[in-house]
Amino acid sequence: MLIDPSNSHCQFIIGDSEPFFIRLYSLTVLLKSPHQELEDLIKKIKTRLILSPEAEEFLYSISKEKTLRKGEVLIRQGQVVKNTFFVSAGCLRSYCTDKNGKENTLLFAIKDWWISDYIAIHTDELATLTVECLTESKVIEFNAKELDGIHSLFPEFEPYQRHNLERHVVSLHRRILNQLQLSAADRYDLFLKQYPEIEQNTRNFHIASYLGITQQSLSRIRAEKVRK
Amino acid sequence: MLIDPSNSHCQFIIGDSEPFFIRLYSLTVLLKSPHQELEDLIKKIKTRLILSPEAEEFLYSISKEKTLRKGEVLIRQGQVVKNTFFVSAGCLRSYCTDKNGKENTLLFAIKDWWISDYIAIHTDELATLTVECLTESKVIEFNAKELDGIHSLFPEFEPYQRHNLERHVVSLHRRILNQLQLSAADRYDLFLKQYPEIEQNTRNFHIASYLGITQQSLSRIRAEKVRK
DNA sequence: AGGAGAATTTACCCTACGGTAAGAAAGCTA
DNA sequence: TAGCTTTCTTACCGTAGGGTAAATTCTCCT
Repeated sequence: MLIDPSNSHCQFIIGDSEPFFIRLYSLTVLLKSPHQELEDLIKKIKTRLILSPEAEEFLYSISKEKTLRKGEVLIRQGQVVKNTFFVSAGCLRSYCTDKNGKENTLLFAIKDWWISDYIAIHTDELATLTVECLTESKVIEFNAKELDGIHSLFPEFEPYQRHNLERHVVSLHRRILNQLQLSAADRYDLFLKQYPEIEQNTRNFHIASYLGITQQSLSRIRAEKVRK
Repeated sequence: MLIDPSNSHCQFIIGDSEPFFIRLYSLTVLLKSPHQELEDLIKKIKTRLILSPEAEEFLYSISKEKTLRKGEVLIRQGQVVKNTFFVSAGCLRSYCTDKNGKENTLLFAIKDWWISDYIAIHTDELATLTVECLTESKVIEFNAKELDGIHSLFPEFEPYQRHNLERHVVSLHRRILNQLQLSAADRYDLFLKQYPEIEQNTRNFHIASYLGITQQSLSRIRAEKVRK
């Protein structure tokens, strides 16, 4: 099921959140403005380009901050995809369930990463991926088409976005090469080194499905590491 | 060894080419202008954006057409990478040789594709990849930094390039998912379906190293297909 | 056309990883 | 804290794909 808008950050601010939330977020969060997460994102963008007040206003107008609880699904395989998400806190993953029911993780996303189903968005097809929330998280939701419009409205975003895409391409090239040339154990070691924060927030079977092995194999690899 | 500039298309036009070439290209090619390949590329670009005469002139000024023979190496793992290549004809591949000497193919490139070592270019490191020519080919060579400058000089290229990058990201996402969820035999079938032209121009061990299996395994898969 | 070198196939056995299943541990929820 | 659920581990054996090597076929070069 797609996320219920009543779970948005705004409602939390006016006191309509549920008890589990109180345990998780400190008072400093409670005092934040309703657009705290977007303000942080804008601050980050500003380190890379000069942002006109109009562009900033545009970002406010098309975004919506959401607080998600563990297990919530933002995009579901087979359904229509409209949104793309910037992660302000927490951890999410996108995965594809194959005909045998096996889940294959394409991507994890933590603070400052974007996540969506780019295959679906770019090709205008139904979702091939499911995007789910692995820990309590905060995201900023954008309608992908509206967000894309930022490039024609405010061309200063073009080089910024091009750079982001290039970086993403490089990381995908590296991932493919690693998959081709490293053993499962080596891929796991590299994963731990590259993404220690992700390892903290995921279950082992998530990592296994990212590395392309079964949960049991990963368990064996972990046991072997301890032995040494 | 990096390609010798004396192999450029220009020299061929003035009659300084070698006999193998005569066999491969028909008279229509012989009559083409020294910038025929770039003209074709520009024609393609023009279907997607309005190109000012200045931008067109810029492309002419930074490019160089080259005719390559089979086996020529454009980028060599461990060396400095400066160039990026647009393929006008033929077939090339980029691969990475690991510590065991096994070659792992990242990408094939045929007509209208670009090829280079984007990891090296984007991160300013030495080449992790080798780019080699699999059949007699024609490429247009660009200095990657100069080509990148086109975006600030002629911002009309931005949406075009963004679209190309997005499409590439989508194909990489698909590749990763296929690698995770399909058997070697299924990946081979998909490869044949997706890239019949590439199969024509490559050796089986090239394809095996792209699929992530050994040449022998691919041979077994092929034998199995014939049996059915 | 003929011969050298390269690529492919096949056969042999080996190994890394998969599948099932059962037990242990860890997390939630009440 | 108790009890339920989920995750992790371990053991068993099965299997896809790997490694070596030899035989065969293909390619290219002269």
